[in-house]
Amino acid sequence: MARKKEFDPEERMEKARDLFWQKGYNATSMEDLVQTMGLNRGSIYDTYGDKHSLYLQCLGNYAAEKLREHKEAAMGTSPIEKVENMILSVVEATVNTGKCCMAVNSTFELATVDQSVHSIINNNWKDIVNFFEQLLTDAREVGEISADKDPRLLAEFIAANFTGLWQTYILSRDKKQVEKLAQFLIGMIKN
Amino acid sequence: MARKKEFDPEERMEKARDLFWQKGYNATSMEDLVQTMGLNRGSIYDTYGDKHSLYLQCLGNYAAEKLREHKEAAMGTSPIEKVENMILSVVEATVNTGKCCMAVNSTFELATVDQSVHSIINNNWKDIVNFFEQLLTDAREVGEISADKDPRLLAEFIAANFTGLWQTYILSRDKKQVEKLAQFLIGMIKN
DNA sequence: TACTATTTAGAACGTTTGTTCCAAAATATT
DNA sequence: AATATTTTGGAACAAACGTTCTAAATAGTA
Repeated sequence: MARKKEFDPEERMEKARDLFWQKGYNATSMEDLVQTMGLNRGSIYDTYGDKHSLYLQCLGNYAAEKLREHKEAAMGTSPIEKVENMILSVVEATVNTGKCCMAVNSTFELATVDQSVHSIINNNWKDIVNFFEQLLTDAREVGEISADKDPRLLAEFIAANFTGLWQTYILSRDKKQVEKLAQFLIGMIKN
Repeated sequence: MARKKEFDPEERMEKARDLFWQKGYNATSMEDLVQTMGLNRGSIYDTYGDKHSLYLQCLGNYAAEKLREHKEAAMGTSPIEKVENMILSVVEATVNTGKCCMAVNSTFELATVDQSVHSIINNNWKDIVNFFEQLLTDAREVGEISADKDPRLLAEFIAANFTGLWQTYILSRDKKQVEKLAQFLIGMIKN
C-alpha cells in the first residue's frame, strides 16, 4: 500500500478560504495559494481540482460554518432576544476580525456572472432567512412583536441589513458607527 | 499643427465604465477594454493612463453621475416625499437595468485593499448621506418624522439599506421582492 | 503642396497566469 | 527488507496579462 496524505485537506482548505476571503477570487493567484496553503501545486490540483473548484469548496465551507455560527449565536430566553444576539454577534465578529462576510464579497464580485457561486450563496442566504423567519414567527406568537408584522419580510429585511452593516464598516472602519446602526435596526424590529 | 482627437474621451470612458461595472475591475482585461471602447491600446494609455488610472476615472465619473441622479430623483412637495422618491428611483433603476451600484460592487471587490478606490467611494457615500440628512432634518422640522429620531443616523440607515436591496436583487433577481423590501423600509422611516 | 505634430494600428515586450507533467521521495503492506 | 502505490517538489507549458514601442496614416498650418 501507499502513503497517506501528510496534510489535513480541510485545514489547508481553510487557509485557502481565508486568502480568497481577504483578496477575492480574481485577485488571488495560484502562486498565492501555493504559498499560503503550504502545498505543492500538484497536491492542490490532485486534492481540490482547479482554482475555481477549490474556490467553490472554500465558499461552501464558509457558508456552512457561517450558518452554524448564526445558530450558535441565537442564545437567549426569548425568540426576540435570540434575534438580537444574532445581530450583535455579527457586528462583534466583524469589528473584531476586521473582515466582512465572504459570501457577500462573493455576491458582488461573482454572483452575477457565475451560476455556481450564485447557487451556493443563494442557498446559504435562504437558510439564514428561514432561520430568522422561524424565530420571528415564534416572537410574534409570544407577542414580542406586533401581530401585523410579516415574519418573512422582517427576516429578509434583517438579512439585507447585514450587508448594509458590512458596507458601512468597510467605508467607515468605525466600530461605534456600525454598533449604532445595529442598535437602530434592533430598535426598529422591536417596535 | 497636428491632428485633433477623433473621439470623445468622455463618451469612450463611459463605455469602459459600463464594462468595469458589469465585469468588475480584475475580471476586465485591457483587451476587453480595447474591444469595447473601440480604441487602440496606445490611444487608451495616452488619454487615460494605465488600467488602474482609467478605472479610477470611470469610478469617479460614475459617482458624480449617481449623486446627480439621486438629487434629480428627489422630487416632491415635502421632504419625506423626496426621500421616498429617491428610494423608489433606486429600485426602479435597478430592476429596469438589471444592474446594481458600481460603487457598491467596487466596495466589496477593491475598497479594502485599494486606498484610492476607498477614497472615491467614501466621499461619494458621504455626499449621499449628507443629502439624505438634510432632507430628513427638514422632514423633522415640518413634523413628518418624529422629533426623537436622529436625522444623521436615519440617513446612514437608509444608505446602508440600499446596499441590502442590491444584494437582495442579485440573489433573488425578483423585482417584486425588492419593491416589497423598499416599501417596508419607507414604512419604517415614516413611523 | 509641403511640412509637422499627433493619432493611429498593431507588433512586440517581459511577466504572470492557470495548468500539466515527471522524476524522486516516502510509507503501509507483504 | 522489498515492494507497490501515492505524494511531493519543481520544472515546463501555452495562453493571457498589462504595457511599451514603432512605423504609417492623418490633418491643421504655412
